[in-house]
Amino acid sequence: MDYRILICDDDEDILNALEIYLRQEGYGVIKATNGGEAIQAAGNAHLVLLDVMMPVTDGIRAAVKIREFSNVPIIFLSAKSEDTDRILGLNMGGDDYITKPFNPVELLARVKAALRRYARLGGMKETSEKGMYQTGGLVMDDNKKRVVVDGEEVNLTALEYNILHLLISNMDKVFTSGQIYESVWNEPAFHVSKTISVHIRHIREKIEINPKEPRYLKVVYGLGYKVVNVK
Amino acid sequence: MDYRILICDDDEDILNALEIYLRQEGYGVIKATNGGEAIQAAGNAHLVLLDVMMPVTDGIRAAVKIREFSNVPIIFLSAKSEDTDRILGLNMGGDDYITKPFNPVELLARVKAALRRYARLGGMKETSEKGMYQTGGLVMDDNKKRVVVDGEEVNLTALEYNILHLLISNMDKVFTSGQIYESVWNEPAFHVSKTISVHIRHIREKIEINPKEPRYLKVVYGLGYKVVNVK
DNA sequence: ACGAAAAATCAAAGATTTTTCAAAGGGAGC
DNA sequence: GCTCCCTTTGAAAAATCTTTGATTTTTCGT
Repeated sequence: MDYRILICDDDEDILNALEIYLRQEGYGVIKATNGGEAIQAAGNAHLVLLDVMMPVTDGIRAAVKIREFSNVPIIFLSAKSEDTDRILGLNMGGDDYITKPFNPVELLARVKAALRRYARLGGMKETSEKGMYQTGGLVMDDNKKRVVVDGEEVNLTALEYNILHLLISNMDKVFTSGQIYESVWNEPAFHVSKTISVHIRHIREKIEINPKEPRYLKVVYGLGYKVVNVK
Repeated sequence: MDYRILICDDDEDILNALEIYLRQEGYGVIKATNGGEAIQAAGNAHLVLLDVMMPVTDGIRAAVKIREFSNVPIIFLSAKSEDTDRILGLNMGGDDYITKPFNPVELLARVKAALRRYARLGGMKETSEKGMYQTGGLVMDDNKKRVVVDGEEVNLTALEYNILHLLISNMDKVFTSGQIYESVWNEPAFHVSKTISVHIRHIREKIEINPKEPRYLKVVYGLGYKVVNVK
């Protein structure tokens, strides 16, 4: 996943240092030197690192403005370590708070934590690409109708693709053969469990290393099939 | 909104101090003195304050288990201020990290921030979501047809699942063998008490630590079975 | 504390469901 | 009309779950 992080500080040195740290970790970086710029750029970012002390529009004000249109995580940076500032920042809609001079390792850890938290709670949906599904080494790009397993593209037939799409886009949810049939074929299911089971086998042969011990496409005996979320 | 906060520390003094701070702010408090208790109680909490250093199940392990069934915010407490610990904690699914000795004001601010963030991103509704049932460390997600006990997923057969679903969705209500049979099998019950009792045993073997002393699935002698609501 | 009733336990037979294989049926493109 | 590939079908094998009956343990009323 490719995250873009907005960094905002009036001190160029800090800005550059932050950029280096973040790029080393593989993040994209958007720079801003004042609150106004930050507000404008926040919409494109997955996370905002915001200096509290800035001329014109300070960090707190900027955060409040950003919160009016976005739930993006905000981490405050401040030279002051007093608790009063800290609390103010947290109550104004910030997600975390780091005092300068900061330890780069801690900063990256907090960035990572905030992003993970945001993704976990589903906030990322707005910004992350639609039509992408992933579990373990299995990735489906629904825009390109492409399925990749451990970096290798696999060719599924249309039916196989649609079945897998149904299952992976409802990760962990169990579908009976009848439900799969009705959803994919768009017609009432009569006795289709055999048909489905054969398609399942075909899909497994293509996406699983060992179809007998499926990692992703699992059976729930007596209920149906599901694609499990492998972390 | 009335938030319940689970605090877990093996040091009673810290536990009591935390309780006082939190209650003053109007939060409900659930106390636990080890990781195991924390896992069981986490389902009832809106936020978890977890000591990292604890005997048997440490905070990090407990957090991982809790994440198996809940997105509740977790804030770690630790006497160590080293960054390594800090990072480990944050990457293991924690939402924040506070070093002991902590400043009560900062602690409350971080608690408040985590709760606000959680509510803002919509995580709060999850605990009361449709199809979710919970008692103590036992959680059933009816959408995913998944049952988790103390953070460990257990595999129930379809019948076992349906029986447990009937009982847990009618918490504390007693069902006779005949009622269970008719509800789950959808056919009149003749002499089925043996059949049911075997299924009950199978379920207990899977969800109870000690099936002879069931925590959740209890018998009411002469009447039937029930799942009790463990707070 | 005793005996009857209820519940728990155990292993094995019985019943279902899923997997697998091979082959027949169908449709799109040439 | 032919070919190739995909889809469906049927039947047998394997895996898994359910029920049963016999036996032991627990519970409760007397």
